Amino acid sequence: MSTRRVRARRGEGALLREEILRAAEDLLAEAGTEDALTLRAVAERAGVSTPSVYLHFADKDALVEAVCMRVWDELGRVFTGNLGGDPFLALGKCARAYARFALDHPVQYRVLMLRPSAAPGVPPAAETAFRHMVAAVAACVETRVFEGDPEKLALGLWSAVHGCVSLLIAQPAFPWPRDREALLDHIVRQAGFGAAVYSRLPATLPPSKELAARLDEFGARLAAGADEPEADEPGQSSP
Amino acid sequence: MSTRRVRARRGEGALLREEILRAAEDLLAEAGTEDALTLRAVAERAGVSTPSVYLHFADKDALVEAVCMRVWDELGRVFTGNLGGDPFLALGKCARAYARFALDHPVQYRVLMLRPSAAPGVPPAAETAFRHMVAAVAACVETRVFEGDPEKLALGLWSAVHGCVSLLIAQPAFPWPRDREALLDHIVRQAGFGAAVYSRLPATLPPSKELAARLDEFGARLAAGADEPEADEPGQSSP
DNA sequence: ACCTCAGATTGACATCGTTAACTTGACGAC
DNA sequence: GTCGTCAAGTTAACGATGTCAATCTGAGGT
Repeated sequence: MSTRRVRARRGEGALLREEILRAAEDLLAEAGTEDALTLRAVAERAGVSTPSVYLHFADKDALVEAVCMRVWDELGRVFTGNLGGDPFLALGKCARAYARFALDHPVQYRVLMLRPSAAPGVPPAAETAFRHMVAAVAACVETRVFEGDPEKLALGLWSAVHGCVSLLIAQPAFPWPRDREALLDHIVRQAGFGAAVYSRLPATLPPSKELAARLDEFGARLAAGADEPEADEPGQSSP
Repeated sequence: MSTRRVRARRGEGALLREEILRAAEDLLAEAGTEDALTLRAVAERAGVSTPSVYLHFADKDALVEAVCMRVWDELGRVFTGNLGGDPFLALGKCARAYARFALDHPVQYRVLMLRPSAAPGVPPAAETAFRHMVAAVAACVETRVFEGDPEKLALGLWSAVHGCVSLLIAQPAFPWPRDREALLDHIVRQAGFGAAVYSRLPATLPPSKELAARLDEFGARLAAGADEPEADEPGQSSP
């Protein structure tokens, strides 16, 4: 056991909760593996005996869940920090920032998303983060670059980005393309364009070859009139 | 301990390996939680003492990895069973079948995809399954409904579908739309259309409002000439 | 000075993965 | 037939983990 913690004053027992959470977060970040998140290790790092954790968390799952709340908070800030400007471009920035956060904090992201969440309801922080996603999409609906239910569209975009980063994190042995940044760029653009054209296509499409011809024609027409960019992020002018 | 297993004949010790794998798979499927996949439980179910597992698997991870191989095999068959016909439609069928498999076998899918894969290389069964995905996409490139690198496009589609099902599985408490089938339909179409238009769009796009107008025009033109479907699955005539 | 009870600890239990040492019994050699 | 060998399998144990019951401790009100 490291340095013994001084006992909290009466009525301030909740201070320990904060220290335990900190210890858990640090442990997770430093070890790089969720296996290192042990009640004993957390307690020792907090300078406290193991069962003391139970004074502030019902069980280990509750502690992990509390850590997740923090991650949700950070994830929410990822969105708020990338809004503003053209909605379509802003959405792209948000998506890329989300992916970067996940890849920069793989352990936290895994614990947050790739774990059987025992909690019954949706944590408020998660709700907030998702609301931000939906809002970013709704702004695109407002400018009519997207059409349809913002929630559904957001789920589609979230699925794409989350799917990519979660595969990158959980299956690192997979023969991924060298350039992760380029891959994510691809994913974000593919998903964004999908959301843009989704609702504009009829339910019944022509067979592949005819569809291909029409898409070609569409691309040519779209490219023909696109030469006045307002991109504030050169080289990445779309989601 | 249940019924003791009769000892294998000399040179046929590998039979136990098969039985242990079966036991592990059954345990996983019946319990519905990976926590139930205990060496002791597996051994008991195989009618054998716990350390006997180590005669055929280096450690627990090796056993889990072996179970995963089986799941990859099944996942590979999901693709081969849904090919043929129009490539774009076939791809949609594959994606839907993939999602159905994942949602029908959530525990297996979680163990397969949402777990830190300890294995250094890519298992052949996984390689095969991914090759099937790429092949289905490559067929769409051949009919020119898609353009570009089939691997990258496949990764985009895979990300979208995997992302959705993995979120559904790992975050069941989230307020998902009632109709899962409809949600998946949305995801698959959004991702498929994204792949279709992805490479046809220029790197620099006009601002949202102008882009919206052009997309509208595109949709109108596409819909105007679409009335001769060759859908073999009424109501779901596109990826 | 004393009592009280929030704050924290001690010691233990069951279960898990894993290892070392031991036993069993089928099969080839003589 | 019997006998030795070695694959096949078991017993017993260790350390680590999550968890709980019982206990201690000491700050703060009376």
